[in-house]
Amino acid sequence: MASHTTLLPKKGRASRVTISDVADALGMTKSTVSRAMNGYPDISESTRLRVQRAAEQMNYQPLSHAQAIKTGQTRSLGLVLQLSDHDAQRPFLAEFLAGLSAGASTKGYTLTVAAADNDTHLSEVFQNLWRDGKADGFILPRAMVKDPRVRLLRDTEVPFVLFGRQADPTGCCWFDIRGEDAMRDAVLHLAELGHRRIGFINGGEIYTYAQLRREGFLAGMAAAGLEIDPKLVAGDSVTRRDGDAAAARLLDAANPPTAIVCAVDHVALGVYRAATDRGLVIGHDLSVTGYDGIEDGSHAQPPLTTFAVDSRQAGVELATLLIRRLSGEAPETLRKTAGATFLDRGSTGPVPNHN
Amino acid sequence: MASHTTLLPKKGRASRVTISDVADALGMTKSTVSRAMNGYPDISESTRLRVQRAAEQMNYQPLSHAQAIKTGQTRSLGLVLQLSDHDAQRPFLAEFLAGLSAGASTKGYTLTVAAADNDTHLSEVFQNLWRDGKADGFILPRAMVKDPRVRLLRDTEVPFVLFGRQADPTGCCWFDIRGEDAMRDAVLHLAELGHRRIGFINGGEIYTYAQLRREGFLAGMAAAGLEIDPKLVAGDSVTRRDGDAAAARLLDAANPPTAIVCAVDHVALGVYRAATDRGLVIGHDLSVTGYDGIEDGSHAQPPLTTFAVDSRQAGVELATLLIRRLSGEAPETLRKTAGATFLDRGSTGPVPNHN
DNA sequence: ATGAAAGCGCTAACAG
DNA sequence: CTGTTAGCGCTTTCAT
Repeated sequence: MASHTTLLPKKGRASRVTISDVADALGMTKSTVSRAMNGYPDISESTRLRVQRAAEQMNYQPLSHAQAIKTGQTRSLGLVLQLSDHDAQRPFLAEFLAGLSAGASTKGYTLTVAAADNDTHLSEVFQNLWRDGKADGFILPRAMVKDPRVRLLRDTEVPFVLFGRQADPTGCCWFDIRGEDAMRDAVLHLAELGHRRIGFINGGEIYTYAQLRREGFLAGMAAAGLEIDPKLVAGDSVTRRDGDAAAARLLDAANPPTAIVCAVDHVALGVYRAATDRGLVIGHDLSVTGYDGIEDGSHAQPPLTTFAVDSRQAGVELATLLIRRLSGEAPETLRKTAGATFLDRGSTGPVPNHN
Repeated sequence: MASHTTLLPKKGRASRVTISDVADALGMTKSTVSRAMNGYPDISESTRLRVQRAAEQMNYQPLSHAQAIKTGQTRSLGLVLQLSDHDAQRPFLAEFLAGLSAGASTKGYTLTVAAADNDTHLSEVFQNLWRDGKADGFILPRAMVKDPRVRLLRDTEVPFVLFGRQADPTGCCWFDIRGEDAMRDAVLHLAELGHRRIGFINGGEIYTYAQLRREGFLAGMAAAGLEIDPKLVAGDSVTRRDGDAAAARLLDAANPPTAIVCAVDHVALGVYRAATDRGLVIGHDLSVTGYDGIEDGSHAQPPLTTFAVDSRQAGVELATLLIRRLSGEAPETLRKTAGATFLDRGSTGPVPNHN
């Protein structure tokens, strides 16, 4: 596709082609070239074209550091990671980074990553990255209900994009997956199979996705005309272990559920274990629906019913949104959600009649 | 600890403290300040101190972009990811990034991450990052036996550090964990328990770690005076599924092993499954030793015998090594290995006598 | 619509 | 030892 770039120089860094080279080759001045490249309105269409063609042909690309010194923009997107159990165990991160990197690079952007240990440290990391011009804006993974990052960045007018939604959308751009729809569909699917006692295990309640998924579950129950038994609802479960514990509670209740909907995939795996420990067969004695998608399929047996989330695509979307934001687009126009695909891989079944 | 940095400005980017500000405040010229900050030898100790104190106090930090335009150095470490099954499923990446970020930031460095899809794309990613001065050097995860990255970067004299060793060490810096020792110890441990038929399932053979671990296994067998049965040796297994398949082959052999050593942790999980499918009890009918450490313990039951690898620490080490390399230290002095801790969590046991 | 010139924040000869 | 003077590659007034 792209014409192959020249090889690296045998020694040291390449002596790049500069704006002056292009200007000289075209018999114009640097300023004309600069304005042509940056889409200023006072440049004739013909010269703009000549310049762009020459730039392409001479393989000229403005040095972002040199631009940064005047403009403050360095064509790099910032990502600040906060380590938690939640994310650690999954393909999520690698795929997500790949998506971000891909989305960024198509527009000539690059990715700067930092990790924050704890909350006090968090704002410092942002400040440093911003102060030093290491990032023109930030991608914030896992939007929280009360998100300190949003407060910090919004107040200071630093551009950012959320992975996840926000109750107060002022100044927020985001990409998110409509997990609530999936939860709702899961309930309806189970209700159609005849289930009436449906349990729910929610994810980390500090995150907005959990609020939304809970609402989706409730909406599904309401639509199916089913009642909510508070004893069959658990929350704040994000790991397999959490799922095991939560499911144990539900299954050992006086009147246990015949189906359980989980907001998080690994939690569903925990439910499998709890069920198996009690001699229950998934898809027969108990129906389980998990969310998110453990892609390699090596964990679940029998197959987990799941809604796939494409982390890579999320990364691409977020990078693109942030870049558009940096180009001056209004936040209101930069909000996007995507649906989740329902996949029953056989973990749901009819209501058990031995009761 | 650190005195809290000033808040972000209400609007736009902070008007930073420049070198001129410092110079003016001290009644000297920019060049003196510059040289004092960069440790030039022709600056009196007294002024160096005055400058450093003033810089600290005025919260001055040279703008890396401005420096870069002259020096080419932007104080940022490059990391190019190649997605593979191998890495996807694990905490590895998050911890590793955290370590890199931590190691880098203590020296005022930052992390630039990119992802490469395939081999053709790979060199392009390096070139762009390097050409555009987005990275002063690179961290290369998972050293390979014939590593195209090493060839590319060594030839062009781009600084880099390997996670993993290299047969031809010319110009290479690295950090690695001595997995071969762990493999050896595992064999000796099993031999001591009386095992004579010990199988081995190696990891991805394109990586140097696999070569080394194989050698470790062989060394252990030799030291224990045991013979190698080629039928009990498998390789190129990196996932649970791979482990399941490989173990099936070993266990279904005419004269099956009483113990299996795995080079990769998830593979050991696969062995568990294959064993369970055949009605074998781990630690009783079959001993299994895995490598690497699935930290959360939620996967293995009964506990897997494992050797922990601290991904975070590896990140810190690698960042530190690369920064030292960038400061001009010779590659030969920048090679470091760390031992692996042996932990028998109960997955090994005596030789079964029902045979 | 384009050129001339100044300057961003910093480093690096070259003087003295 | 320190100051003077040029730039680095690029953007951005201000003229024309």
